[in-house]
Amino acid sequence: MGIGLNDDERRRRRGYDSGGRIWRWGRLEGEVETTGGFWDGSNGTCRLREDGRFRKPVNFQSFGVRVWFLYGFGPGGLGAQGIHETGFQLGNYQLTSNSNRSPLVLTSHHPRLSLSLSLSLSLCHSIKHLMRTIGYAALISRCAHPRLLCQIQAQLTTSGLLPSSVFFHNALIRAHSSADSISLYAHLLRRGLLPDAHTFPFLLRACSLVPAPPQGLSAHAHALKLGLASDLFVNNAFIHFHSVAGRVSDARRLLDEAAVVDEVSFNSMISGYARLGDLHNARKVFDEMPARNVVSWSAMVSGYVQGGRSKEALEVFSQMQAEGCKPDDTTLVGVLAACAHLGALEQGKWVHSYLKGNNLRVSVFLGSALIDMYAKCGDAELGLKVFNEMRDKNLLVWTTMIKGLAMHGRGLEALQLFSEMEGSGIVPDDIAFIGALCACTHAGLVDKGRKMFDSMIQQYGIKPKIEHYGCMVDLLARNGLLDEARKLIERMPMKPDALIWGALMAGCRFHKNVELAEYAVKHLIQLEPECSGVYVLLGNIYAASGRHNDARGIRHLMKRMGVEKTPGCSLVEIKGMVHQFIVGDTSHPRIKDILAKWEEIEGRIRIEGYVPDKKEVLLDIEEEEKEDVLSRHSEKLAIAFALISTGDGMGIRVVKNLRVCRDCHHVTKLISKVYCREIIVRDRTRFHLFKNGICSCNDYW
DNA sequence: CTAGGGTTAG
Repeated sequence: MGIGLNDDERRRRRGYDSGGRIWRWGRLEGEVETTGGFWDGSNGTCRLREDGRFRKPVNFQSFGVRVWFLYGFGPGGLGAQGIHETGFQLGNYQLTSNSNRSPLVLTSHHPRLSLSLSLSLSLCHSIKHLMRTIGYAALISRCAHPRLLCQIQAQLTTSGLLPSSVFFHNALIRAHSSADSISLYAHLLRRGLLPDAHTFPFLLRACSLVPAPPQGLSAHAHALKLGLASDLFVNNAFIHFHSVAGRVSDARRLLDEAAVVDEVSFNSMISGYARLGDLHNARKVFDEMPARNVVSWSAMVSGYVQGGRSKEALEVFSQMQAEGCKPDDTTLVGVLAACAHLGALEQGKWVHSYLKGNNLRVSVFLGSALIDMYAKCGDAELGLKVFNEMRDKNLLVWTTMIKGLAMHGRGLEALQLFSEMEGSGIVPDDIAFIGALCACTHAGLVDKGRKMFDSMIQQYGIKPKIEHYGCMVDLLARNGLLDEARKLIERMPMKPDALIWGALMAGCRFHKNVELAEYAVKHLIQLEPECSGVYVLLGNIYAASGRHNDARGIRHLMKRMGVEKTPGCSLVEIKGMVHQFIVGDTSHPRIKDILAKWEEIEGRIRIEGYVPDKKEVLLDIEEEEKEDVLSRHSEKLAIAFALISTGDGMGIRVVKNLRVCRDCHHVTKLISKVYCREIIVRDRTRFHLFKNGICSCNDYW
């Protein structure tokens, strides 16, 4: 069995000198210790795989243990990390030829409950015995059962093992990962024990999670005093601790002063900068690294996604593949999020097939990313398929699916899912309720929405946030209950924000209530004087109700305030390439063909009764010019381009940054009929599925 | 017993 390398080889792989300091190779690369393996339960043999794959769950049926990976464990033995059926994780489970009947095995054939019971009993009865046989602290530190953890802790205390040992403190600090970890650390100091290089990484993770910055900082002082701050792991922990909390300059200083660094040190910095939206520096760190690993690439990909620069995220991803770095599940989560933002269905599908082909398990993270991608790319059905195939669903997966259906106007199904979720024992949180309320809005279910709002407060004790009020205002206003919406705004406990007034105004626009719209807009302009959408909307309302002078007034106000209208921008994916169109943009290489196509389209839809609807063009310009501006709206360009670049009958999907204007909406409906195409347009807030002259939004958006 | 990257809503 190829366990381990000789010392020379190991040293060669471990580190090399880079600019005066040591660069340590990560454990994940090139070391046989982490080579994946599998256990053949039938004859009790264990084989190592040489392809370096690990963390591939393998059924370890005869013992009820799933092995995550096996690795060389010194001469003659093998270590394993696995997970028991109970969800109890095993670490450093020593497997040698005669020890595959360790105490855990005896509990393997029991049903779940008794399993964890007997497990805890055997722990309590023979702690010292277990200590010798199965890396006891590893067991504690991975213990996923809080109750069991408490039992262990009590047992450790009474047996006198805890008070005198840093070792057990460390394991417990890691296992708790909460405020308890910080008290355990205090306990350790009170006892006069000296924390070691393992203590600080565990402790700091807790300090980041709680969060407890002062405790973290004083730990740093202590680590310095003990001379531990130069330890690679300890220093990395502090770099990470600072990065997470947004203190990148402190992190940077630690990185610059460190004697030994590895990828981890840099990776924390990348995500630290990215978290602050400083992608320039994130990239700089990334480029500075002597070597990058999967984590570095993933951090860069998701950094770009979080910064709203999804196109660059996909570029980084292809660069990653070009350099031969294999993406893992976390990378793909980021890539999927990028696809979702861009509406890049083809690339999203590619990721899906990639993870199928590489046997990556659809985790809750991957699952929700996939569902979200499919929903946002306009294919709710494929999202549902992923959803139905997932075995373990958490709140996030459910919420993503519910929200996805709501986005598509499939409110009833979304609500059905919501009650199924409640039935399966998952407790909805505030965000889940936003999804449910959205579903009510899109399905026009006013009563149901009121009931959900109440049950959120009464049954679940969730205090409604401003977003929930936003949903309710939207729901009421959309359905013409404008007065009730206004009253709700007046009695809500917080100051209404722009979204609230915006929802009211959208309702006013649809139900043609100019007075209330003006009332809403006054508040809106106060809140967001620089936001162009507000002026445009009010101008549209004026224009639509024939008050052209007022509309012009708005235009002048915008000029005076120096507000620029956000240009409309549409994306369309053709053969895996995302094409971008900006309103009036003539830079596309095929712009001539596109405009010619538009002429043809216009001719054909005019036969169907199309008359340009210029009401929403509020600029005070000549009538013909208005038509011209209208015909160059970005979604019209994008659809015309899609019509000439795809075969007959193929679906078209467009992603737009603003709301669809009334004229474009009408035009798209007609195109879907005349050209027999299904056209999906995702605008700022929802989906429009145009099919045979009808839109799924029922003309309210 | 050590570490670093991740999903929804707004």
